[in-house]
Amino acid sequence: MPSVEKMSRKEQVIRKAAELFRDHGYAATSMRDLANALGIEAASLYSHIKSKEEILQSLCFEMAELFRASLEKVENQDISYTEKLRLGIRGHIEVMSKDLIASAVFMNEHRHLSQPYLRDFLLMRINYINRFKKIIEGGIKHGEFGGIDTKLAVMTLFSSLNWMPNWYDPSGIINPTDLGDQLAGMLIEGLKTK
Amino acid sequence: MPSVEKMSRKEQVIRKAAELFRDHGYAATSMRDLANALGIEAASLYSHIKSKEEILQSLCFEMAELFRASLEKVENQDISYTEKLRLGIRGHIEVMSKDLIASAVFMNEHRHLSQPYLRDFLLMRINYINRFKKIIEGGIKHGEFGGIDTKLAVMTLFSSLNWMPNWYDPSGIINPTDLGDQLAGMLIEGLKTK
DNA sequence: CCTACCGATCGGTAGG
DNA sequence: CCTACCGATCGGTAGG
Repeated sequence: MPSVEKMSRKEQVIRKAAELFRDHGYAATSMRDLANALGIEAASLYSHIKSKEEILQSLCFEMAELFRASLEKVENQDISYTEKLRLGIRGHIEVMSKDLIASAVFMNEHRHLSQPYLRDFLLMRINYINRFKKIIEGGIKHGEFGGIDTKLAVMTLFSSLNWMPNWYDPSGIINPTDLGDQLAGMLIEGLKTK
Repeated sequence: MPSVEKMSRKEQVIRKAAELFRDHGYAATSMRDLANALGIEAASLYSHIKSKEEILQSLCFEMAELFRASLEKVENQDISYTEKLRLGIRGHIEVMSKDLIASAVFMNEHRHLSQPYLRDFLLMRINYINRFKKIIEGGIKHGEFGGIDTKLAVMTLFSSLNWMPNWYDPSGIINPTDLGDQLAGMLIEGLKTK
């Protein structure tokens, strides 16, 4: 994350928008709110961005790409399913912790994307979830995990992961890597339940 | 949940609003959208309800009361911390499953409450969470759970619980009680991690 | 980045 | 529950 001074004006607009979208929701944030927070007139925003939704699109799809790349690295390794799951969880949390604001918007505001962006977004998300699901199914098959309902397991996993931007305080005592390790430990232990 | 025919017109308005709030968000749902879904004019809504926000207030505070009552029953029992936590989780899920739509609104749209309602709501929520936290801390103290970070544990718990209305299909194979048992099993097992 | 402005839509009221 | 309507605000454009 570059400092505010080094960001292009467009980046500054998008980052400030992300804050407002996270705090008040996309629909409840007006372009006048955004302009006001930046100290300019609403009309001036349009020299930097094409539309309100373009901002949401940038935020959602840039995060999606980071998550995808993180999981891909894990899948290509020759390790146990337990380790794949652990690294997958750690990777997801590391990506989120690098931009908690954009992560919260990615999670909670993507439904305001219009078509065909919404459709593309949901397809990417279901693909990402299914790849985690396959790791869990592999783990069950090989006896690493108990015979738990996979849908429940993967939904519990994603609930825990995705809610994090709403409560995690990076300035607090626990750092992102430790958080990832602890969360992975808890969830993996839970998956061993018979 | 009474059938649509038996609901008062006011109840019908609130329930339809809950659906729209869940699907599109509170801010992105207009009173004209709601009127349209009910087959009446927007102005006619105001013979049944005082304002748009009054609907949100009903939904949020009625659910809050159900959650509070459910937890209170568990706290008064003379059982282990593990069992208290298990019953607390089951209770929470049972309350949600009786009205998944209102639960989703409770979870995702409460931030659109105005003051002083928002403040009251957040105080109730932090109180509810703290009571679960105390059960977990009791369990750690008595050696029932491992020495996990309690904030992480309780946030993971609530993430899993509260995201459920966004994916659980009650017409599917798993019923709410079994879901509660499985989820409680996973999470409790996770808490035993050293 | 600003002034000036657009048509559309918002939550809600008056009066029946 | 409807018609008629209100002032405020919305996302966005023209032209500089």
